[in-house]
Amino acid sequence: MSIFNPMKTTKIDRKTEIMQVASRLFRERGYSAVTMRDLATEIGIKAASLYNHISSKQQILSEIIFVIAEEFTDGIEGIASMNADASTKLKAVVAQHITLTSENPYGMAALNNDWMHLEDKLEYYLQLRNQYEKRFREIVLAGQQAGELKSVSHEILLFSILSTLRNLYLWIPKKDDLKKDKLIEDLSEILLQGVVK
Amino acid sequence: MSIFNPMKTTKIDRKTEIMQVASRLFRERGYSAVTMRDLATEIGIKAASLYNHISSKQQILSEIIFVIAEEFTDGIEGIASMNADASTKLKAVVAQHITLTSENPYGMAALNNDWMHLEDKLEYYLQLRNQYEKRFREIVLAGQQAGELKSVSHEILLFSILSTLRNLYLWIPKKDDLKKDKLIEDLSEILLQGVVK
DNA sequence: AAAATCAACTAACAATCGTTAGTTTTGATT
DNA sequence: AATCAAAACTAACGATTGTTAGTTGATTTT
Repeated sequence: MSIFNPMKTTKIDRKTEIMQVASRLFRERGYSAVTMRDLATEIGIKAASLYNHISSKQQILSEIIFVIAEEFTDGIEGIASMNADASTKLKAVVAQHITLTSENPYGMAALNNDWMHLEDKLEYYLQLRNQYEKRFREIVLAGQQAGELKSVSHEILLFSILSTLRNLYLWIPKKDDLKKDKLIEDLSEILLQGVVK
Repeated sequence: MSIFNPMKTTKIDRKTEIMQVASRLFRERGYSAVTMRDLATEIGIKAASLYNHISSKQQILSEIIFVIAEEFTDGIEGIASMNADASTKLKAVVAQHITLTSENPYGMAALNNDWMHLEDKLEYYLQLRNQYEKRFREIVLAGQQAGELKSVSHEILLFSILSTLRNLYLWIPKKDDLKKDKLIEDLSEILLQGVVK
C-alpha cells in the first residue's frame, strides 16, 4: 500500500461515480422514479453490484443532500457574524448560493425536490433548513430596522430572494460559459435594486 | 334527469375529489411516490374503485397539469397584447401568477415538479412552456429596448422573476389570511424595484 | 315492479421494486 | 506462481406496483 492509498482508489472512484450519476438521475426524474437498476445500467454494472459500494438507496439520497445542506448552514453562520450592513450580507448569501450551486447543481436539485424522502433523517434536515432560514431572517430584519431595506412584510422579502436562489440549480447548468463573478454582481443587483432602471 | 343534472352529480363529485386529493398527495410526496392505493385510502375507497372515475394514474397527472398550463398560456397572450409599458405588463404577469396559484396551489406543485412524468403528453407540455417563456421574454426585451428595464442579460432578468413566481405555490398556502391585492402590490414592488430603500 | 346503470367491492395478474445470498472474476501483493 | 481481497456476477426473495375481471348492492329510469 503506497502513500497514495491506491488500495481504495478504485472503490472511492466507483462510489463517487455512483453519487454523481445518482445525482444526475435524481435531478432528471426525481428520487422515487429512479430505480437501482436504472442507476446500475447507467454506470454499466448490475444493480446488485451497487451494494459493494453503498448500503442503500436511502443512503445515497441522504449523503447527496447533507453534504450540501451542511455547507449552506455553515456558510450562513459566517455571513451572519460579519461586521457589515444588510446589503453586503445579502450579497454574500447570493455569492454562496451561486458558488455552491455551480459546484454541484444536480445535488441541489435533490436538496430542493427530494428532501421529503429522507425518512429517518428528515427531522435533521428540517432542523438544518430552519436554522438557515432563521439566520437569513435575522439579516433581513436587521436591515429593515436599520432603515436600509424596505418595510414590506419580511416574509415576502425573504420568500422572493430565497426562491430565486433556490432555483439556481435549474439555470446555472445551462450556462456552460459561466462567469461566476459577473453572475454574482448581476444577480445581486437585480435582487437588491430591482429590474427597473 | 332534471335540469340540475343530478344523474352525474355523484360521479362528478367523486372525480373532482380524486383530482383534489391527488393534487395534494402529489404535492406532499411527488407523483412517483404516490400509489393508487394511497390515493384510494385517503378518499376512503379501494384502489380498483378509482377506475370507475378515471382511466389511469397518468391521466390524473396530465389533467391536473394541463388545466393550469393552458390558463397560463392563454393569460399571457392577453397580457402581451396589452397596450402598455413593460412594468405594467410585468405587474399583470405577477397578478396572474398570484391569482392562479392561490386558486390551485397543489396543482401548481405538480406543474412545477412532476411535468417530466407526462410521457405521451410531455411534448405538448414543453410546447406550452416554451410559448409562455417566449411571450415573457418579448415583454422583457421590449422593456430593455425602450430603456425602461436594466440592460443586464435578459436571461438573468427572466430567470429571477420567473423563479420567484413559480415558487409561489410553496408560500401562498401558508398564508391563510391572504390579502391578494396587497400581495400583488408588494411582490410587484419587490420584483421590479428591489428590496433596498 | 322490472330493468338498467352506477359505483363500490374481492381477487388476482404480470411487472417491477430494493435488497440479499452465494459465486466467479479481476487485479494487485506476496 | 500462489494468495487474497475487492468488485463484479447470477439468481432469487418477498413486497409492492398499476391495472383488469368479475361480482354485488344500491339507486335511478322505464
